[in-house]
Amino acid sequence: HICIFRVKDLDLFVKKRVIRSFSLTDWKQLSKVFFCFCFHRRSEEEVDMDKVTAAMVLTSLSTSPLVRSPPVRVSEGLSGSWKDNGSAGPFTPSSNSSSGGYWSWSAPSDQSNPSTPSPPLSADSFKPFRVPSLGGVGPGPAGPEDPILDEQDGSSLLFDEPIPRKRKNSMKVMFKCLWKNCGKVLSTAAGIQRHIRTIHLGRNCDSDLSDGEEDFYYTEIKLNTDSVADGLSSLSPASPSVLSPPPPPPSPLPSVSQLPDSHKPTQPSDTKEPHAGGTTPLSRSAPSALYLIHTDHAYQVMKTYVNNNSAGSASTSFTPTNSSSFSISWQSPPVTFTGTTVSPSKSQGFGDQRSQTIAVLSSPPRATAALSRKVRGEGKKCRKVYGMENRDMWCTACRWKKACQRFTD
DNA sequence: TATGCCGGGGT
DNA sequence: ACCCCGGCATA
Repeated sequence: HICIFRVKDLDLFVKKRVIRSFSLTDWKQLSKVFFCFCFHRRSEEEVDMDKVTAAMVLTSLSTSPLVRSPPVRVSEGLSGSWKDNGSAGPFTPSSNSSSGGYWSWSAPSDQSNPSTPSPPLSADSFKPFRVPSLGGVGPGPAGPEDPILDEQDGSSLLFDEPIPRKRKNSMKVMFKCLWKNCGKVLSTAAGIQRHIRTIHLGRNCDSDLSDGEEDFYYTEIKLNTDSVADGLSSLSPASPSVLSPPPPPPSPLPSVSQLPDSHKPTQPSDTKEPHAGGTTPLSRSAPSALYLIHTDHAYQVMKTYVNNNSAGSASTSFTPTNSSSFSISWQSPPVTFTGTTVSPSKSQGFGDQRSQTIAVLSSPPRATAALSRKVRGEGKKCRKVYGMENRDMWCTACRWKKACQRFTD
């Protein structure tokens, strides 16, 4: 669980033993009023956070808006020298911030003016702010200051129990064009929209009006500004396995009339595209495997897969509901979406619907050859060998009209 | 038309 | 899991 709450509430939680232990990572973008803790219950014999120690941590944190990595290990730092030797420990008080160690911070000049307001929150009403089951990137109301979780190693976490994702030191939200062989990364949504609108959609460049179609062609990415080069290199179009799945065979754009109006694109995109090959930009930018996407792009993925599967007699169904789940599936070839989102009623107070996180699980793009029905085996099968009159001699698969198991090709 | 077998339904 | 079959693709 990853939760955000006020420091003073954490004290309450510790006292009430809501929290057995906790760890914290470098949530330096959080204000001093709120801290994000990754905590988890552990077995009895494992390290148990001492209440006093926790209070000391809280005391330190309450004056520290900035926590630098690597974070302190509780077992070493708190129960160790700091606790026993007084101030000579990993926690460097703000009045002695130059003494080094794991922690350092600069006391804010205006502590009476926290940047983050304090909503009512108490131990009794304590609820996790967010529980990203897949390490989900679920932007909350905090906007850019929202903690961003990524795939970094868990070595800097306080406990050895891995926590899937943690926040990086300095993450920056960028916007990446999903147009194949483009991969342009811009820092603003407006910028990437303009890029897509003018470069790829061929629309009037002097108009900033958008019908929203650009949303389908870019995605948010998180870059560590400490290693932007790494992030960019890994996101370059030269990594087709990650961002440029193999294009599907040419296929007409399927009808999306089954889709509800609210999920329709403004208009079919490939009818005005200059690109050869007959593939649509969406299909060429088809993501694969597991995605965490925002509702902004949910339809992009769906539309993509509808496109990809248009070669078959696709009977597409998309069943959005007002509840907390949706599913999309079609018959040929077999691909199934499942996804969940948080309904507005269940995420009250946590931002608008556009910023909610959706997990989409899909099958990976199939090879072109696999798109067509498997070619019938050439060799003789049970039916041919034994004849209809000796059907009992057939292998079971043949009897069941399945692929012959006895005479495989 | 015969054959192979996928997808799906029934028990 | 086992069994059956409609229906499609192909030889």
